[in-house]
Amino acid sequence: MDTKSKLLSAAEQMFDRHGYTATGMDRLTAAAGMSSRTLYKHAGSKALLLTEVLAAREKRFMAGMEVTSVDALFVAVETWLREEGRRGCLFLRSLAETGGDAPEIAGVVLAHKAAFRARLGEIVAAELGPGAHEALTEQILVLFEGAIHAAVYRGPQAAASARAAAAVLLREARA
Amino acid sequence: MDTKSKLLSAAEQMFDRHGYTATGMDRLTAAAGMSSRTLYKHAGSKALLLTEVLAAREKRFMAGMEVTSVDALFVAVETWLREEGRRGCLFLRSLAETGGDAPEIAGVVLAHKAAFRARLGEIVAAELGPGAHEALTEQILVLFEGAIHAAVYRGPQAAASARAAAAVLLREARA
DNA sequence: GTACATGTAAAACGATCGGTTTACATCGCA
DNA sequence: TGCGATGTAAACCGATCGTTTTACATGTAC
Repeated sequence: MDTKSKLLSAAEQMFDRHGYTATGMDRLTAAAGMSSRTLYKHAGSKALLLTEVLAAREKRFMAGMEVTSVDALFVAVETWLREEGRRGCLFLRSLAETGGDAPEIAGVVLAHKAAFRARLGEIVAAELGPGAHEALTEQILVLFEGAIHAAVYRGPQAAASARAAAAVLLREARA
Repeated sequence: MDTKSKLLSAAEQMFDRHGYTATGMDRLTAAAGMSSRTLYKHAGSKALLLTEVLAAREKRFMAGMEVTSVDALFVAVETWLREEGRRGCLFLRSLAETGGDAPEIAGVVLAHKAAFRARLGEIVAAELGPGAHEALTEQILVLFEGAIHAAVYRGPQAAASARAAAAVLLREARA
């Protein structure tokens, strides 16, 4: 594994487990197994490192969500929760930790959420056919965020609850 | 307002807006309008201050959720979001920022979530009559967390979406 | 009238913060 | 052979961290 990806995966793990602000650069260099000089050459700054971590995570997450039905989406969410942990949404946590200041970070986070919502809209449209499904998409988005965050204390089966609820909503929408 | 409650409300605002770790004690004393000596006499430490802030917030939040129907619950959630802001759940954020270490904080957070889930179980039972409604309670819990967190980027009307979805689930459960 | 509780202002504690710098090693490639 | 890119190790920068301390001002109650 090359230096850059070693850095990104170590940083993602540290930020996710201990939080962005609480993770010092010394612990980052130790976890990544490199000198601070090398780290700064690759990342530029701590804030830029976070944006790169989030960009890589978004790519991996969205790849896992390449599904064609709402039901499969929540199965994918449960898999993600089991494999990537249940510490809440790293994007929203990053936004909250920086207080919404730090425009680079806020930009990455909000862009990711917008992209996911667009993806969700496509999935819903694929199931229900063309037409406006704004309200239903919004409800499933709420179920998605709920699965991610309830999983922190209820476990990955929160995604199964969301999946069952979404099935009811879809059946209702088709009727 | 006496010293202690002045401290607690200032600290809650600072922790909520800028995050726990990112808020220094100097900014806390400035916001609370008191010397660091007085602050430490009342709070003991930064971590203990957070637990007191969370305890006070839980009391206020649970008071706002004293409702007798799921529908009224989500109305109350929307009101909370409009009045208290949409920066995500301060309890889950505190847990994430401390990485789950700091047992005093993790304890307060998990106790709050357990208490709210119990409350939710009562509300559901009041609507559907006695009997086991575990699965439905779990689904509405997911909608609740989803409303809180989707509101960060979709606005307080995320609670209205959750409300509409919950109505469908309840109608289905009664049928 | 003096003891006590409650407060302020400000200096100081050692530790750690994000970030830079200096000095030196190793490697592939011309 | 030599040069540039890439890396390490570690000292160093000023600032800030959470916390304690010293010194002093109140008001209130025995």
